[in-house]
Amino acid sequence: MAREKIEIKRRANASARQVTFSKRRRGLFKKAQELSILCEADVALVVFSSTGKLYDYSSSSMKVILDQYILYHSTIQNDGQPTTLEFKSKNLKRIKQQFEDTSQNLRKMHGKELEGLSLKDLQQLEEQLEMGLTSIRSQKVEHRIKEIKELQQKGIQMIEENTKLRGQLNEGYGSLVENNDGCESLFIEPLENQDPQSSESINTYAFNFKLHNSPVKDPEDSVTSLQLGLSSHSEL
Amino acid sequence: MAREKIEIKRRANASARQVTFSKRRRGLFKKAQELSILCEADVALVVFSSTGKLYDYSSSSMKVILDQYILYHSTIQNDGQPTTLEFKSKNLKRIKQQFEDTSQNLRKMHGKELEGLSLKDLQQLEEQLEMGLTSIRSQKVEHRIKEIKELQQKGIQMIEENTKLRGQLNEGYGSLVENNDGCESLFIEPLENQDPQSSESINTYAFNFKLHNSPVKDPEDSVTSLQLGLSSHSEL
DNA sequence: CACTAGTTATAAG
DNA sequence: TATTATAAATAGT
Repeated sequence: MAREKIEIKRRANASARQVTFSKRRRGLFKKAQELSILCEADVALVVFSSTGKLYDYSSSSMKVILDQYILYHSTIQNDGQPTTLEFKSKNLKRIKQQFEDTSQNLRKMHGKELEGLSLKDLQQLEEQLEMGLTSIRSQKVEHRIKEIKELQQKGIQMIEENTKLRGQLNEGYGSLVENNDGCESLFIEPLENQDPQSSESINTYAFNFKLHNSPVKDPEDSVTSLQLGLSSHSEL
Repeated sequence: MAREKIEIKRRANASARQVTFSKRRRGLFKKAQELSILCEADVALVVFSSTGKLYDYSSSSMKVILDQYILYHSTIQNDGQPTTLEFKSKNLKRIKQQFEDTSQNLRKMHGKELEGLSLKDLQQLEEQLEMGLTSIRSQKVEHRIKEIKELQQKGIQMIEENTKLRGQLNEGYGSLVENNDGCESLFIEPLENQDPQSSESINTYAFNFKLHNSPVKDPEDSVTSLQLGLSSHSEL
């Protein structure tokens, strides 16, 4: 439409392409608007430049038109793959439903909304909860065992450390008396009259050590912790 | 752009409007395509005629372009009300997240995926499950009580019926001997030597009756059913 | 739908 | 950005 006719293919010259884009984009939007006004059409136009800039026009509301577009695709010409927008819409419904189901399930596991359930349903639910409890209790035991092991490890470390220190003390009195660093000073007495060579005695020591220093997050069963795995199912 | 210049406003003549729509729509789509080709732009165009017919063009995929449009609006120019499409998108994400959270919660209540939990978390979980169990068990008791009441009711009905029948039998022998209808023949012995006048005896009767005829859906605790409400928390 | 006169869009500078 | 020669779109027939 101008001095020269151009072929409709990607304009090689970048600046010419940019200029053409600018001019033709304006032309296109103008035509879109004219069409909507002259013919009472609803028009939505979205253009991204090659640099990613967005230009859009809609005769009324972009939302309304695109929603209408989605609706059209999902109701009238539902023969092919769903548009992703339509898909999104369906997805949303599906997920909502799943969410509802899951929430309901969760509420039932909390002992709520049980009114409609049959005895069989209740029984199943009870079994599920019991299985959950078993699992959780054994996890608690795991936790405690891990704690014990860590404390044992620390105890062993400290015994070794103490042995070393005592050795050094025996070698040269007065030279390293005040050095207590390198190990956090946990509540360990200066080791009165023990022989740290026997591994059995080490274990015993470490274990007792643990029992007195374990964090008391969980006062209710600080003593029964080790029976939990066994006692958890005695209720049936 | 032709024989006469026309004003850009709704064309009054319906058929002229229709013709104009047809011509200009084609022009617009052609221009849209040319723009996309010449300038490597992404173009999405949606047009609804005044009669509701849909025409659309997109240089690549309508999905991709409109998703990009949504993305653009939700990230870059987030100054106004959210587009409903954007809103939908966010909604979807939110719901998905909620769903994930809820599912995770549910799995934990089933005793799964407990690895990362602290002792305190485990303790809380355990308490939730125990509360759930309490609720479920009392619901089971409710169920049984309801069953018992229904059976009591039936028992009472049958006793009354029997009384009536016996009365009739005493009045005129032979006249109604075979009539056993109107009440489903439950496993009730012909009532040997009981006095149905005492309400206490009625209740006792009905209760025993129940104990022997309750549905055995739930064999595990057919005997202990009545202690459930009491024993359910003895495990703590 | 085809024609065509007069209008509009736009390629190049 | 404004100009302009020319191509393209289109209103009315």
